[in-house]
Amino acid sequence: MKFEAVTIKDIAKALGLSTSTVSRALRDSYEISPETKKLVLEYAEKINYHPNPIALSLKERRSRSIGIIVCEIANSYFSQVINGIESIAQNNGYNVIISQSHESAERELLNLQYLTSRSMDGLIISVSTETRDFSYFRELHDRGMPIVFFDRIVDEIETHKVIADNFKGAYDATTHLVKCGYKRIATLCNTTTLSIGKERLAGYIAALKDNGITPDESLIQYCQHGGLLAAEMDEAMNSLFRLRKVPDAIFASADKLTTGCLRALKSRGLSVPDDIGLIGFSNSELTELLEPSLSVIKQPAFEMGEVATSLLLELIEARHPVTNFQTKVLPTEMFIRQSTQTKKIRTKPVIS
Amino acid sequence: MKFEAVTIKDIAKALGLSTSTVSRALRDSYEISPETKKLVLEYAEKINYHPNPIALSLKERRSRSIGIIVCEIANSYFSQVINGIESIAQNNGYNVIISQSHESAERELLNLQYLTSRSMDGLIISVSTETRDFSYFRELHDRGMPIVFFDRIVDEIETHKVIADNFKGAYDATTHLVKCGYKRIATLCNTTTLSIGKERLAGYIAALKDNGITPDESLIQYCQHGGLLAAEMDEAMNSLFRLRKVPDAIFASADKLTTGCLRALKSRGLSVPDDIGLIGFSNSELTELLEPSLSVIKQPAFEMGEVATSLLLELIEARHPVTNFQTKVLPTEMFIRQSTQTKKIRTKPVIS
DNA sequence: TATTTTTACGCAATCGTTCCCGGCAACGAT
DNA sequence: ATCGTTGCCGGGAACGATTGCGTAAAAATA
Repeated sequence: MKFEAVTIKDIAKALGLSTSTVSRALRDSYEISPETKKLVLEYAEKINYHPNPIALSLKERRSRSIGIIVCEIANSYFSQVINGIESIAQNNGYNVIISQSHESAERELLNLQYLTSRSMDGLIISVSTETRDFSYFRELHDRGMPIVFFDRIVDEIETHKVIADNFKGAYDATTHLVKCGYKRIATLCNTTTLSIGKERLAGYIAALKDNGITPDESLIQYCQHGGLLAAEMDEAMNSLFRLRKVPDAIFASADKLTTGCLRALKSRGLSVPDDIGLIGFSNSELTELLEPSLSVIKQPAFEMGEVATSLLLELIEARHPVTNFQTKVLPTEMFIRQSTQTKKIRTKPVIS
Repeated sequence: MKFEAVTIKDIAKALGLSTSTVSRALRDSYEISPETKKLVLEYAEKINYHPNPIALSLKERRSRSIGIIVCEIANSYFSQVINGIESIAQNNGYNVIISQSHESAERELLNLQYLTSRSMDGLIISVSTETRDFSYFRELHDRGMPIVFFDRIVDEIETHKVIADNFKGAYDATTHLVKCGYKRIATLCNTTTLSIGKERLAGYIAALKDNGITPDESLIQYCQHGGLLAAEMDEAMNSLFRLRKVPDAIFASADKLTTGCLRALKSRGLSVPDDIGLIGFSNSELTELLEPSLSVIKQPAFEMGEVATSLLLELIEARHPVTNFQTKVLPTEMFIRQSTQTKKIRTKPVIS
């Protein structure tokens, strides 16, 4: 089944002109007489002509499209970022192609190859948890492909980056738990191969230290797939509750980890916030409707998408190679709700 | 900033062959000697050659890509459908381009034009609430573009369609509310210009009638934007609670309406399920963690994406124009949780 | 040895568009 | 009358890949 579109040739033939003349008339070239222009424009309008972007891409080696790679669009944070990206892209006449890695390095590479082969003018990327080898990103970047990383950034590659203030977000959350009287504060975090994993863990540790608490390695649980797999979540929670001294609060450092953690705590029959406090990074709009309503650290997702896109467009439209790259850090916001507001007075750690 | 890729010409020049020979060697043509093939393949591998899909699209007028238009990827239902689409598409060597209408007919049209001009081989579409004019869809379809509608389908256009059993889902939900003892059951629904709006409303009405309850027009509230706008949600809820006889249960017929309704009820200080019962369509994974946990009708979203894609691929790969179109109806599933399980015995309608 | 067949490759058109050249009128200046 | 300008437009190459057709050399046949 084919689908035939109107081309510049059809116009040329119908009007007894050459394709060059039609092309120029459509682009409003000074070389074409007003009458001819009028003729062409009106006829083009009439037969509903639209230039073929594929032919243009081939000719111009650009597509006025930008590619996005995220792990999951089902994640509220990422869908909000994408909306931010779209808003800026559209205002500037760019289209957006979305692809998902599902936290698989292999799929990420395939998406990357697809997007570049489709002549994307630039890429906005948040890397997958699995990715260890950044050579393909580097190669692309070295060969001049404009790339902006956001959220999960790649330190080794020098380009524009956009992140939330992960350290401060984690620091604030942890400090808040301490202030609420929790004593044994555990954390669920991404692998530290991920920038967000590293930074949020650092914030957690710093907050503990600043409050005179010695970080305990056994209270730090890493989730390779960021909570995407139920199994690793169970595994992490089991490890925490097998401890002689179980935690009395948890700081979860990513969207899926936060809600996954609540689910796990509930299924263990634990009462949040009285048996255990919970706070975490989350951009879900439902957290305030949860039982209990969740205290969360929220990232300025939409804004991050906007900023990333503005930076990318700067790169794309730069006349000279850009060497002066920047990393924009946007503030997080803390929402305090029930999940950390225990009335129980905690003097000693709870012993299981 | 440009990004140069390896072309077939580079290989031809380097090996002292013509581009035709290289092309044929790469496609393993019988016309090329084994030695030459080996030479070409090895060199292509070495310099990491990948055929330019844009050039191919231009030549072949197909792109091995399928386009998706949904209203919001942030909606769990749609992101699950997209995952289903991706899984089948990838297995068949197709790529997927996602675009969002944000419930705007204008954006939907722009996306449609973009996707077709990008030589999509086929489209999978769930129309926006705003869309009244289907002429563009029809034109595209008449001109041979393979299209599969899902969820919000267009009755007037004859092509493959995939839907959940909306009537039965709504019927079951409403019947469940009746069985739980609720007497004045209201509904929050999409506009009936939308197929899902129509079918779910019909299911609600049929269930009431079958249980000896006369449907009350004032208990039916329509949301033009499917709950995307907070204002229309407020408006609908105000209308319901301004009634002399306020409802004692609500059936919400879409994802955003369901969670939005819960939010509205809570902000009014009403207790669910005791002051008012709530059940609704939702595919969010968080509904069971909400306060109260929500009774929901769940659609087989992933599967719907799979089925829609299989049907689309059939259309795309058909040798002759297809005229025998089908509408697949997949069953919904009901999950009964706290939001409908009141202990209060209801004999008379609650009077405000 | 002469002729036919096969093998293995190149040429050129094509997809839709842009853009560098070049051409041909008409006109004013010399 | 001739020359240079200007205005307006067409021819054709290019972007990267495929493919029908043509053809030289080698192989097979008469």
